[in-house]
Amino acid sequence: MSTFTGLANPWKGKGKANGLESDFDDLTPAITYRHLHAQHFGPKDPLRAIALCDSDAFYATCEQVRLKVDPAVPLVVRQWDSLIAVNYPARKFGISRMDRWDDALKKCPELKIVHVATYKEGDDEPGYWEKPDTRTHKVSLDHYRRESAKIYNMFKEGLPGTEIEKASIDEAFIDFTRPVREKLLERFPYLAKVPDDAPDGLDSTLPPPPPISWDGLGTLIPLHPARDNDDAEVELLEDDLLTTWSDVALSIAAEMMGRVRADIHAKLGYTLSAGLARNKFLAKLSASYRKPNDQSILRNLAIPGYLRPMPFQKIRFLGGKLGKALAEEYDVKTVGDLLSITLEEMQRKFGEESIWVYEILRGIDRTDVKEKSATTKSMAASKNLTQPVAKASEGSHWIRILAAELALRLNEARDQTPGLWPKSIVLGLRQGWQIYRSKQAPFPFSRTVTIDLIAAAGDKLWKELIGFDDSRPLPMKITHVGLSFTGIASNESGQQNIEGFFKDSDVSVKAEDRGTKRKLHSIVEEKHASEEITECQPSRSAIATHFDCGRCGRRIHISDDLAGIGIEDYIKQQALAALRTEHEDFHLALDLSKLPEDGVNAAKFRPDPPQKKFKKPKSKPEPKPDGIAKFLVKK
DNA sequence: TATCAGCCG
DNA sequence: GGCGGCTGATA
Repeated sequence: MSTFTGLANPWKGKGKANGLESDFDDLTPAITYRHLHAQHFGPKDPLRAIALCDSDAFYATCEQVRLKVDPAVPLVVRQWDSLIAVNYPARKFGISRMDRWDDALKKCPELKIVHVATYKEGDDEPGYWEKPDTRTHKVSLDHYRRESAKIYNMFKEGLPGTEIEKASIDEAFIDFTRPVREKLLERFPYLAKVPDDAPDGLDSTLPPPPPISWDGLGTLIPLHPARDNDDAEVELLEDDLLTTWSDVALSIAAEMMGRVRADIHAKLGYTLSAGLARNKFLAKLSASYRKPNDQSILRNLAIPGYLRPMPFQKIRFLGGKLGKALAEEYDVKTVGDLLSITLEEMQRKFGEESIWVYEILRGIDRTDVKEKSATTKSMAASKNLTQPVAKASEGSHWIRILAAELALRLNEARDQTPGLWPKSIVLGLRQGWQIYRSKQAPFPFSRTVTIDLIAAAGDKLWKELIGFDDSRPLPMKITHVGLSFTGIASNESGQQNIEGFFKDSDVSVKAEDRGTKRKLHSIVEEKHASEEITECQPSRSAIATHFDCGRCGRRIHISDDLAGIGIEDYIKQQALAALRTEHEDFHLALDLSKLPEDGVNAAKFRPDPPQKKFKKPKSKPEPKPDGIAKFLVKK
């Protein structure tokens, strides 16, 4: 709605420039003792210091490091016929990511070309092949994810007290506010206490800051970009006069940032570029000021000069449709061009949320750096098919390939965060341009995630969408197959029946307990199951030596030699927990063993009829014993 | 739950 | 500009 209610509008009158910085009126806030001593740092904290740190030509550097190639050698990463990464030496030859690999080679005959890792059906892990075939192989970015994790871990270890948000495979935001504050008080102890003669107590402004030596801390984004080098000295002088405690905060953050970057370079071989500023968006924008292997610092007073001439479509989230719409609506391209648009007008045209854009254009970004917990994440593997699937029975082939990747990645994620579990698995199929079919199903808990387990679940979905009947025509031409996990979370919350399982029995299991765990395996009796859909519930007793399975109704006991007195409680607990998981795995395998063999007896396997809202329980045939074995034993 | 739309590098 | 990947909105 566009009617103005008459309430005081905080934005009124800020639209039009009437003086140099009137669009940027928060660059030199008064900084008080209260700010310095605050325990919680809000988004408007004048001492906030944020960095965006990204890895230079990441995939290319990964290969350069892996192959121990001289970093000065021009190197590109190839994917099929195109390039997905170009290192800086190669860029000097005018090679860009858009080039085909053979064109790149023409530009630089010495170019080192590395094809991204791929794998085909049957491979347990991706490898680097001379000539991968797009018809049989799928690319894997796994190596890059692992290297990314190494860098992330070095951030975490090297920057205690910071908040770190991994923004993508090669980027992380780092909030230095807390450690910077500690360092400030350590370095300037006189700030610790409000002076007795301070006029407003805690709300008194801090004494003027000392001059800052920026030597070795990175590249300062200039206060006046248009000036030429002759004015450098003038600017330096000016800098000192205009220095604020915000700048001091940035300088300390830059110190820390520079140290980890050097450390990562020394230990892992990656060069990183960083931007430091008062918020995420400005940090991101500053990081690209000078690359590679440098860090740029954007002081508050440099914000207008840096932002005004910036094409706004370079700004995160304005690179797409919204940016284009803005550009077309007002026929402009820089941030400065947009500053004359009032908030009301923007909101009228682009909705309430465009206050976000309005603020971004003025260098304001209230978003927080938040460590992305493993939760609410998804994991996808997909493949475009140059030759569409011709027969229904070919589905398993691709599903297996994608399952291998998901298995690898989920297990790896579990090394870092034990207990991770995806709520559901999704199979997505695409035909040509747009038409999409997808099907998802809950992905039941299992201690061990194998390729077979995922492939079986994927096959089941495929069966429901397509069937495995080669004698019937395919319902559509399938040119894209994707398999993904969604709702990946650590199981510590929510799932009562397996809560604490990893803590009790898996992660913290000590070496000497593993023998005990082994033994448990043989104790599980696998007889038959009914069709109850309830889950296995623990029975409630002090130190239980058994549990009752809600699914099959059976009572499962730990072995007598473990159940007796004289065996420590925690051993019993572990034994029982392990037993329960074994049993759940057993049900799981049972469920999945009702799947078809690839292509065999295909005619029997039609797509399932459309799902009814309420499934009527019906008894299924007894699964064959070796159907279980297939999923438990095979690797 | 299925689909779509958008963004990123 | 294709490919692979991720997230959030919507009904």
